[in-house]
Amino acid sequence: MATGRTHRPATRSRGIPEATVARLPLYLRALTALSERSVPTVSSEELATAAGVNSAKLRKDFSYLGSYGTRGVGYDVEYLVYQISRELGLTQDWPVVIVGIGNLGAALAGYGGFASRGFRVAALIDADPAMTGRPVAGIPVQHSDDLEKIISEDGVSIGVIATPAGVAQQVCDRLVAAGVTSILNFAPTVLSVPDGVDVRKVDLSIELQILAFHEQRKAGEESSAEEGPDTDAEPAVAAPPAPRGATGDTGRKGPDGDVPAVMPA
Amino acid sequence: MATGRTHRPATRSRGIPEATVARLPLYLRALTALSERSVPTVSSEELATAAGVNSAKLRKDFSYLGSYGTRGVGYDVEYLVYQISRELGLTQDWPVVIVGIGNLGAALAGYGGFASRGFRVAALIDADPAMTGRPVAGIPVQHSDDLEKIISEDGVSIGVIATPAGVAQQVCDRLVAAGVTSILNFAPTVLSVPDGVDVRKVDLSIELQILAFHEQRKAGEESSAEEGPDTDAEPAVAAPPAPRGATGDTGRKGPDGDVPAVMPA
DNA sequence: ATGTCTTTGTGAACGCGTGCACAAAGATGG
DNA sequence: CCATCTTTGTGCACGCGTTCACAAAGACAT
Ligand SMILES: NC(=O)c1ccc[n+]([C@@H]2O[C@H](COP(=O)([O-])OP(=O)(O)OC[C@H]3O[C@@H](n4cnc5c(N)ncnc54)[C@H](O)[C@@H]3O)[C@@H](O)[C@H]2O)c1
Ligand SMILES: NC(=O)c1ccc[n+]([C@@H]2O[C@H](COP(=O)([O-])OP(=O)(O)OC[C@H]3O[C@@H](n4cnc5c(N)ncnc54)[C@H](O)[C@@H]3O)[C@@H](O)[C@H]2O)c1
Repeated sequence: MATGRTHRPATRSRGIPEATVARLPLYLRALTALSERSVPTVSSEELATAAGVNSAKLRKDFSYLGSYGTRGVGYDVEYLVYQISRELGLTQDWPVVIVGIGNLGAALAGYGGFASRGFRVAALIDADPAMTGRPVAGIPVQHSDDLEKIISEDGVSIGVIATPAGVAQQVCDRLVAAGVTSILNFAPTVLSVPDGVDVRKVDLSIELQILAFHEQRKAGEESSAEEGPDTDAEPAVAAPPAPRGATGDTGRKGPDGDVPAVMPA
Repeated sequence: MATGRTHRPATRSRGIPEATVARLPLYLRALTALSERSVPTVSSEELATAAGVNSAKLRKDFSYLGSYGTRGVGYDVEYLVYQISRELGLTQDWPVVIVGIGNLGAALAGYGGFASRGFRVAALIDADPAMTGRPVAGIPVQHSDDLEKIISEDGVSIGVIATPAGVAQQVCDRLVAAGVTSILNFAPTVLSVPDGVDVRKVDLSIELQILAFHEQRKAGEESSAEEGPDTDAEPAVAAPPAPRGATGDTGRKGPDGDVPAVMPA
């Protein structure tokens, strides 16, 4: 789950559980595909399979939205697409700004998935003067000095942060101060925001580490009776890593502004 | 959570809850930062704040790993970095292949966060012959014909998919057949894989839609007593969308190859 | 050695999310 | 109009995850 809001009791949204909200886009995607193939109706079982979830879960999810199905038949695809879109707020236009037009920011700017669902890239913002004015994906990059002006003039409420981690918090603060109330953060940092502002993060590094954990378990399990050095069980007084501090490079940073690695032992 | 595994009972990993595993990288990042500032020890309260979680939760998470703290003092930073790294399997080298070197794939290839924690980009793979041999981020792109060879020769067990959605499943199938058992999917599709293979997805579009949902609620709440057209409550026989099918563009696809997947019916 | 003070580790309670299983709804055919 | 058959909507139980609250552990000073 590259997800991650800043804690909070969750489940608050007019009775619709957070877990359900997170699945609605999945259903919508599957439904859109059916719609394009002009499939008129779909059963919970079929749709659940397409979305990769349990059919009972899907029905319960839909029950939070209302009774949009017909027993013995299924759900009307078009109608459901409309209802979910409306519930997710996709029937309106959402201007979005992307801050930090580097490798990732540029890729995001050119991402078609943005425009496909009511999201419109209103502006690209970068602090590098050399970038200013240069078009990326057909949109001219604007300088971060104008951030506040851009946000307020275009009525932007959603911001995407793709800057180095070191400056993400200050960029976030400026976005929030300017009126942004939803932030999608790609920088590997924990952002702190005032109440009323939502933050979601996408963190490649975390996802890989989670995969590595499971990968390690798989590998350790098949070669269980083998010669497990210290794979599991008691760390066997595991040699504590050489006490740091000797690493003289004071201001060292990961190649990208990421939190510097560390390779114990 | 741009997260998302293919359901499954979760919590299986030698007693360590899945939710805890997902937070370990967060702790590790905070600890690494402390380590570089040569901070010797840290309390659960401090570390929890840095990681953006509840301190009781953090302590319970660590308790699954063992008793690595000292009451009255806190946790030894270096030791904890080592323990978590070991638990996550970051003390070993993980060769990773990236398939689909387009805008996103290229950005990922150049991402420093990869190398920073034991992940090594073993190969970049693309189906476009024009890309073959061209270096991206210093690594020459290889043709997808050689996918199987690359996987087996380098002993790759983690694959990243950054291809258009339409081919993601077949790319996935080839990766799995070649021996990959962990996949990080950036394409907006549900991948189906055999048991024993882990899939995590990062889906920008879903994250934005979740933000939009909450954003809509915020907006609808402040202007509650206003002129709510049909914001909430009974959809008031909500006008069903103009019955589709009239949209002549048969083979229409999301501007990016988004969605078209699905195949029930 | 003893007392104090800090902080861990965890028992217990609670709430959310999941999935089973089934009654009710309604379509469809005769 | 009735019987049958499909599929929804949901009551219910269970398990995971979160959080509170506190006893025990141990550092540190005297
Ligand atoms: N590249 C990836 O695949 C990838 C993947 C996951 C996460 N990330 C994260 O995304 C972020 C960006 O990655 P990248 O590879 O594009 O880095 P990058 O260095 O290529 O781009 C960063 C951009 O941010 C701009 N910038 C710096 N300070 C700024 C400020 N104060 N205001 C506005 N713009 C500012 C820079 O001018 C630069 O153009 C990093 O935090 C990285 O860790 C990247
Ligand atoms: N660009 C983004 O910011 C972004 C964000 C989120 C998700 N995505 C998703 O990531 C994927 C890639 O996005 P992109 O913008 O880089 O697209 P892109 O078109 O720039 O790149 C796709 C690349 O995949 C290659 N490819 C096609 N078929 C292949 C195959 N069978 N085997 C190997 N390579 C193949 C193509 O040659 C191309 O280089 C898409 O599914 C997109 O929806 C992109």
